[in-house]
Amino acid sequence: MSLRYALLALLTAQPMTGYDISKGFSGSVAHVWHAPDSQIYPELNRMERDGLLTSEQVPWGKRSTKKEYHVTEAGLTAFRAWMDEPLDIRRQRDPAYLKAAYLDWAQPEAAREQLRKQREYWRDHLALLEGTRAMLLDRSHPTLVARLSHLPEEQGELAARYRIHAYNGLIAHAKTELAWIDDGLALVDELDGQ
Amino acid sequence: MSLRYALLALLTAQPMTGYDISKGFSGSVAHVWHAPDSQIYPELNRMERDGLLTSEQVPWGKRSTKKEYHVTEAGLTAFRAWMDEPLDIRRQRDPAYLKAAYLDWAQPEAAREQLRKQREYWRDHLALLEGTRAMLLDRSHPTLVARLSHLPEEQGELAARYRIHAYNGLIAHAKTELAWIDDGLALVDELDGQ
DNA sequence: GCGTAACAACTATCTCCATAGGGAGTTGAC
DNA sequence: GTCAACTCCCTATGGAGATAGTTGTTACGC
Repeated sequence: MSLRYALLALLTAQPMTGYDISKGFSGSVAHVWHAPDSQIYPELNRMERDGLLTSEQVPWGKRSTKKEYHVTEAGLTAFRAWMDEPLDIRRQRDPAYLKAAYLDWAQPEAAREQLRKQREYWRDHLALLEGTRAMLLDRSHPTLVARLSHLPEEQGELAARYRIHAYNGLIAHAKTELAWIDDGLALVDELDGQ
Repeated sequence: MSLRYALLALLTAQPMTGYDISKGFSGSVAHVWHAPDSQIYPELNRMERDGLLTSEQVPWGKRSTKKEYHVTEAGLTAFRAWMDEPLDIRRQRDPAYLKAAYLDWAQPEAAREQLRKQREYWRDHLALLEGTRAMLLDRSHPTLVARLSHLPEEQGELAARYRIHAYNGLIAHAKTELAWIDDGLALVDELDGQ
């Protein structure tokens, strides 16, 4: 059900089409909640059906239109209600930790290869997160800009500070992960060496 | 598909019943891969059907029996193959981060309450993880003991070291999470104060 | 004018996972 | 000797999510 609220969160910044969302997703909320377009389009329809969104046909090119989704009052209410609801905490379920715990079953070279791949992924991801945080810090992040434009100064400041806080967490997480992966590589070398 | 390999991982230590697994799950692998019994039983059946496990009826009480699952050669091969396979990296999808990013939409008191709940959860979880790591470090962890009993010295040492490494990662993760939650609490106080 | 990349909006299918039960045997305390 | 708590093994249902398609339009460089 969180996808619904991730979409509401995004659409409170500005009206968007499904395509905008599924692309823009890679730029901001996606760092916090990723979803493929095959989930996004049906969910947008359901949300419209449930009255959380309205859609408007806006012209696209000469002959076409596209569907732009707007959050309704009911949508805002639902989002606020969800934000005030207690959070259901999810239990750990990460294949990377499962594999790490049983690395003695892998070929050392395969283990190293996997750890290197993970390190690469987290390095790239960290760079992306730090780039996004930089844009939030100097208030140049596009979604944030859109949001600030229709919010009073003080409200906008709140939004910016919390977005930055979330990215601080994501960045800390990525760094912890990277340090742990490096430890893993060192451990494989140590245990394979002798 | 990872559940299957989590089960294989556990059963390589010693034969177990479905019930043992679903209980023992809370003690060890569960920290890395949690699953309810409604997933475990059908999966065990499927794994037996696929030849990765065999089951043996062992007496339980005077008149009953229970089903004890053993890993087959094919099961070991499948597990090793999975360990050597490249890891598919999962994208972030954590409602806690989603909420944190939009905390300006919540009532400050509701926000504090949620953060306190999360802090409590992670504190408890951290204590559990540290307890388990301590048992791994002094080689008293029951599943590890069972495994060491049928493994040569050097092999057992490998297994212990990698288990400990996994827990180091989980503990580092929990600590990072806790520090971030404390930052969040401080931020709510700061932004609500004025 | 033509090809290609991007834009737009889906649908279909399959696995995974969570929640919520059911039902029967065993152990141990009182 | 009976009641509760625990052990054991499931099933049913529904929602979430991943993967892999389809169909058409528009913008733009050449």
